[in-house]
Amino acid sequence: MAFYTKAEFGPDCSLGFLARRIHQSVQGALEQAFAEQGLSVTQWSALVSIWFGRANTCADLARDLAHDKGATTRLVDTLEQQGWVTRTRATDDRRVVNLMLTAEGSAVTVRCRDLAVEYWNALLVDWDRSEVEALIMMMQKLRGTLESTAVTGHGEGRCA
Amino acid sequence: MAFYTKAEFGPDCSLGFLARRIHQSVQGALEQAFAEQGLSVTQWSALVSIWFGRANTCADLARDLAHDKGATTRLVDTLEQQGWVTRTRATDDRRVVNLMLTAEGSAVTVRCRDLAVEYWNALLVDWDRSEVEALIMMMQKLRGTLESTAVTGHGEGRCA
DNA sequence: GTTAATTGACTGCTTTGGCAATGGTTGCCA
DNA sequence: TGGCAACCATTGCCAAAGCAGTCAATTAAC
Repeated sequence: MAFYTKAEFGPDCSLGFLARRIHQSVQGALEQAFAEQGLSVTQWSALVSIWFGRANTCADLARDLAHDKGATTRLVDTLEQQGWVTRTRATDDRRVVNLMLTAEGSAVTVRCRDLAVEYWNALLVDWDRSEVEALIMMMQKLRGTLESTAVTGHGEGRCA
Repeated sequence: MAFYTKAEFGPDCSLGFLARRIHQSVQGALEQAFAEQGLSVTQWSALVSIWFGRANTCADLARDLAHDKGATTRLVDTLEQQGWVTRTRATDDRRVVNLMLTAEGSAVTVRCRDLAVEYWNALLVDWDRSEVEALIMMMQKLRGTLESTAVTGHGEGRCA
């Protein structure tokens, strides 16, 4: 099926533009909401990833956030300086450095999560539950399509 | 209506995370697709904005792309160096600089648009038309909600 | 008609992320 | 045992974007 036609394609109907604008708006709003907690959205995302057990190492984190490995190292640097994360060299495999949330790190993660939940609930107050659920499901499907199709990238991609 | 609960909120069901990942994937894929045309996705977005008449000036462009004004100046610098855009000081209001696409700029814009359309059609080949339409409409609605709620930002925001 | 506020373009400064290269470590296989 | 590839963490380098501030031109206020 050919969905878009060359003549009709434009910013307002492009999934790429829409995703970008949504991302920008949300990022900006959460950045403000988190400001007095003293962390950025990116930092919070990393904390969340550790908090959920999605990432135990720096490399995990980079994959889970689709973030550059080098940038992730520096990101963890600041998280460590803030006292939110500890680095521990693994004994079984001395290449890896295990990341752990401190009590303070865990606390700030949860505080920001609550702020995020409040933000979203306030934003979606006029939406129907079924509508939001449908939107989430379709965006998940789109994400799946995108990430399984991806030729290259930070992840492992496909092997022929 | 409270949509998210604190206990259930997580990356995979967060509209913010989803939008970010979708944006990243699309951006990366188009970046590759445009590579041999010699421009980046951001540059192409600017050309598209001018091409559609959404932006005639540098300030328009920054607003339309929700892009920093300073960054936009530099962005237009490169577009001008590439010979895709011309700057003309307006006579009626000598503050503004009018932007125009050159023939070459117009051509590269259209070529990349065609690449983008092909990319999306290939990606969505297994989707139902109605599904994609529904996704676009809901993302448009979310964008509307976000941008009308935005307290601050690049746009005009709301006045009390 | 002069002054104040706004707008547009532009410029340094800083932060951030992507990219490439390095060093250390592990598992595999000859 | 000795290469060898893969992997992890880290670093330097560079491009891009956000932020604040400057200057000029226009508009509004008095």
